[in-house]
Amino acid sequence: MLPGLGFPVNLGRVMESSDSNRKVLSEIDFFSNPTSKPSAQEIHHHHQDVKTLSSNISVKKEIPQTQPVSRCNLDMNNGLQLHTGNTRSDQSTLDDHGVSSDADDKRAKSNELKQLQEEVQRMNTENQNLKEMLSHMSNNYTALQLHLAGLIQQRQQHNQHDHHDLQVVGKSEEKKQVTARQFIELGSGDDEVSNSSSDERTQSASPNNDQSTTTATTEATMRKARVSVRARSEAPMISDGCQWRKYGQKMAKGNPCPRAYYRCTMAVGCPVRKQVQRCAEDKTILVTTYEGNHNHPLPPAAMAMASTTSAAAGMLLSGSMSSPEGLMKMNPMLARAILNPSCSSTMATLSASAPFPTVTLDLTHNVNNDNNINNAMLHQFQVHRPNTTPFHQLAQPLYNQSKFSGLQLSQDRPVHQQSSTPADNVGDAAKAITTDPNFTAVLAAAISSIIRGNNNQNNNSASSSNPHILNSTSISSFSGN
DNA sequence: CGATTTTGACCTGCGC
DNA sequence: GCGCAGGTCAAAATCG
Repeated sequence: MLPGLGFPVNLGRVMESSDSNRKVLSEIDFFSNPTSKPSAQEIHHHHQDVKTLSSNISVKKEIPQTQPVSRCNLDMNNGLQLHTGNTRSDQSTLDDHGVSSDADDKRAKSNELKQLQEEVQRMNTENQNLKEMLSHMSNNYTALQLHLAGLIQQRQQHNQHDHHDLQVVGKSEEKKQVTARQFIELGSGDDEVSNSSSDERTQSASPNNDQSTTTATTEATMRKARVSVRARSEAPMISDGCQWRKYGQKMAKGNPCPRAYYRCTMAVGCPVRKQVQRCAEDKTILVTTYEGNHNHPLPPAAMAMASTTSAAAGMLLSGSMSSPEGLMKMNPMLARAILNPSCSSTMATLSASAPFPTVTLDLTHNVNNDNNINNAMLHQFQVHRPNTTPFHQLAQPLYNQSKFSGLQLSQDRPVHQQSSTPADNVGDAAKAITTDPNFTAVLAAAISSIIRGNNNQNNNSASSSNPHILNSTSISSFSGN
């Protein structure tokens, strides 16, 4: 069950005995207070409890040996006291008894102290084991998350392939109509929808009935579809779990802030690129636009963002967006963001007037609705404690795991090097994920971690970072206006 | 010394 | 055809 732990602890049995755990915990607290001295009876109970617990972890042999000796000594003392009390004066009896019982008492207490130290040591060991088990479970959970995201991506690619097959049959005109319908049905399209320049450019450049050319065209079109994420960050770039290399920087028209161009360097030939630019209206808002699909396994931290952006791009270009059901199946998080009336105007926006079809996820709003996704994200932003490790850093060991084993969930690995903070962070993310079976919370956790990480970096030098939300524009101005 | 960033040149598409 | 803007390339500079 736990080959990665590397020690023969039967934690399952320990966990079955919840009463024992409770007692042990309370006793740990009890002994942590040096000012309150335990009575012999309490110590005895403690020993019994520890014996019960330690019998599960194969270190029980010392306790049964030492404990009876201690009790035997006490019985002998009592016998002596009775016997000498009949033959000596009260005073001498008191003196003798005082000296002998003192020594015995000291011995007994010394033994007990020794035992207690051993117990504490054992408990520390077990505590460590439990921590490692928790880390292991977090690890497994993240691996499962990775697997799930991979399946979603596969499904999305399958849908794209189906759509591509339709094109091969010779329905390029139909595709044009579908693409236009996507925007219209989502209520974000305007009159320019049917003139979406990127689609038309792509369409005009691709001859029909040529599968290879059409495939390339589809991929090119996929790469044209973009997902823009607006987030409040003072860092020059949000770290999203991927490795990026800057390959250019340009001054864009209408924005005094330069636009930086990055490409993914996690795999040779990965087509994913992103642009990072500060919002002209509010320079505290960082706009990151993703383009393309990764051609390699992703670390969990990058999975959340990548699956969402990839799904968004896929939805933009496949027929799945023509129905809310299809949208919901493809990516519930985006579906809700786009279809939910309480969110659509503030969180996720489709831009048809831009040269490229773009979904904008706006994470800079504050909405007083506990049920909407945006608020869930804001909760992630605001509630989590500061000074935590950036998500991309804590995910690094997991990335290494996925790097070596791909989606092999059985590839266990010791996690001794993990500090408590990353483990807690993973736990926070896991907790966020488990509150919602879809990727809403995944994205929220990932992005909040990203922002926290960057804000923390900034806070090291300037603590003025304020994660609270201001108003912002809802349409991406990033990809082509 | 290899990886990354910087930055000017170059390419491409589009509007006039 | 020309100019503009977005995007990319690649040599030089910088960094760890």
